[in-house]
Amino acid sequence: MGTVAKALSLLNLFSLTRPEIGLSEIARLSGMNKATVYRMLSELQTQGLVEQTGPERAYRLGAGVLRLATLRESSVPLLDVAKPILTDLSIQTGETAHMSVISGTQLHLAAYAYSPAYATKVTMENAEDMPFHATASGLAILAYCDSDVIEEALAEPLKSYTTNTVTNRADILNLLEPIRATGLSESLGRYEAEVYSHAMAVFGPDRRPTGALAVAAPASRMTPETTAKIRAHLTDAVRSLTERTGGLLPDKHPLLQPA
Amino acid sequence: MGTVAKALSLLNLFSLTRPEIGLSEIARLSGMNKATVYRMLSELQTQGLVEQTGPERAYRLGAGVLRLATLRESSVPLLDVAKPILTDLSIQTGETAHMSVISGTQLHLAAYAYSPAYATKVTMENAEDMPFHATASGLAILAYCDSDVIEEALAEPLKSYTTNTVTNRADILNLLEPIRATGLSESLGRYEAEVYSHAMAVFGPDRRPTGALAVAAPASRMTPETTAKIRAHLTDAVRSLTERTGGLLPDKHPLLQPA
DNA sequence: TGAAGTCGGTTCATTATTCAAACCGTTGGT
DNA sequence: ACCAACGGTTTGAATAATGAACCGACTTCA
Repeated sequence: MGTVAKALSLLNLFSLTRPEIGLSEIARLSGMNKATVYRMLSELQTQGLVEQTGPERAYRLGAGVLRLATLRESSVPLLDVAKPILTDLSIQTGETAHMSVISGTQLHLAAYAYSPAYATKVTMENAEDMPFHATASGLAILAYCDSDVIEEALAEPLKSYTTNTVTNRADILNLLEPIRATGLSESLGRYEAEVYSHAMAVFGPDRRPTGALAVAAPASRMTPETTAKIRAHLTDAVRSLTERTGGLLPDKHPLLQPA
Repeated sequence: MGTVAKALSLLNLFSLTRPEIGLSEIARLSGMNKATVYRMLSELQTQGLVEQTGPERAYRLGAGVLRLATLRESSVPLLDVAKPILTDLSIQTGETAHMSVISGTQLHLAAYAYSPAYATKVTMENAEDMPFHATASGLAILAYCDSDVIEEALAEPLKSYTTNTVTNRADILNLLEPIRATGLSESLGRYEAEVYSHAMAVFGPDRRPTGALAVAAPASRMTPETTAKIRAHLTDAVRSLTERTGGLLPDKHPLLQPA
C-alpha cells in the first residue's frame, strides 16, 4: 500500500460513532507512527478532506468531501436515482429496502427506505460497513466478482456477527453457487439475528457489480408468499436501477433469460 | 506539496463541465508525469475516490466520496442546516441566496436557493469555484483571515473575470477595510457582469471564517430600499447559521455590538 | 509541589518511494 | 501501411516518507 492509500485509509477510521479523533488515537488505530499520521493529516487538511475542531484540535472529516460528493452526484446521480426506487420497493414489500455500494474494496450502505407498514422493522444507518461475507448484499456481489476479488474479500480473519455467521472460506464459496443460478442472495440472521434478507447485485456499464439492492425483514414475517413478493419486486427494482444508471447485466445473468 | 496533497489535487480537476478525464489528459492538466499520475489514480481507486468508466477507461469521481459526505453530514449537518436558511433568505429578499464553504485553500459554492419572485435571476451551479479576490463572499471571508492566508489567496496572478474585477493586490487589501467595519461585503459585477452581491462571513467554533452567506441580484433591481432589506435579512441569516452550527463570532465583529 | 502521563506537534539521519523519460501493445484515423 | 495518441509499464537517479526521540503544554494524582 502506497503513501496515498495509507493516508486515505485514515479517512475510514471516522464513523457515526466516532466522528472526531485525536492525533494520538488515529496513530494508535491505524498502527502508524504519530509523525507519519501528523504529516498525512496535514496534507489531507490542505485539501479540505479533514479539518480540526476548536481547542481540542481533534480531527474530523472536512467540508471538501461535500464538494466532491456534490460533483459526483451531478455527473453520476446514483443516489438521486436510487432513492425513489428504494421508496417504491419498501412500500411494495412493506419492509426496509436498502442499497449498498462498493467503494474501493469495501461495501457500505448508501441509502435506505423504511416502510410504514409495521411498527417493528429493520433499521439501518447510512455509511454503515457491510461485510462481504456476512451480508446477503455482500454475497450477491461476490457471486459476480473475479476470483481474485473474492479471495481478497474472504481473507482471514472473517468476523462472526451472530451464531449464524458463516466464517469458513469454503462454506462461503459454496453459498455463491445458488446465487449465480438465480441472481438472488438470501440470508437469515448471518449479520443481525432474526433478520431475513433478500439481495441482488446491481451492475455498471462494464458488466461488473457496483453494489446491491436488498430487502431486510424480521424473520418472523417471512412466509412463502412474502418472500415471493419480495423476490418479484426486488427483481423489478434491480432491472430499473441498472437500466437507469447505464448498467449492463453480465453474460449468463439469470435476469437475461426472459423465460 | 507532498505526495498525498498532489494526489488529492488531481480530484480538483474534475468539474461539472469535465466529469470524466483520461489518464494522459490528467497528466497534462496537472503538469505531472504520466506514470506518477497513473500510480496516484490507482491508489485513489483502491480507496474508492475515483473509478474508471467502461471501455474508455476514463477516470471520474468514485462512490467513496458519497460515503464520506454522508458521514460528514451526519456528524456536522452543515447543508441540512443551511438549506432552509437559504430558502428563507431567498424568499425574504426575492433574490438568489447562496452559501460558499472553504475547503482547504479554496472556496466553493455549497448550496443555493432561488426566489420565484422574478423571472430574471442570478443562477448558480453547485461546487462552482468562487475565487477569493473576485467575489463578495471571498472578500467577506478574507477580511477575517490571518494575513498569511490573505497573502496566499492573493498570490499572483489574479484572474480578471469582468472589466470590473479588481486584480491589484493593494487595491484588494483596501477593499477589506470597510468590510471589517461593517461585516458586510458588497460587490458590483466583479465576477459576473451586472450582478450585485451582498455577502457576510460565517464563523466556526474557533472564531475563524468557515464560509459565507450571500445574496446575488441583477444590478438593475438594486435600490437603497432593496439593499437595506437584503442587509437586514442577510445579517439575521448569518446570526442564525453561525449559532446553529456552533460557531462563534470573532472579537471586534460588528454583529457583536448590539447598538 | 512535583513526578508521571498524556496530548499535539517537531526534528533528523536512515531508508524506501517517487520521479522522468523511454518503451510496450492497442486503437483509430489517413 | 503508416502515424499519432492512448493506457499502462519499466528503469537508474533523485526525492520524499519514515520512525525514534524529543519538545512544551496540560492533567492527574500523590
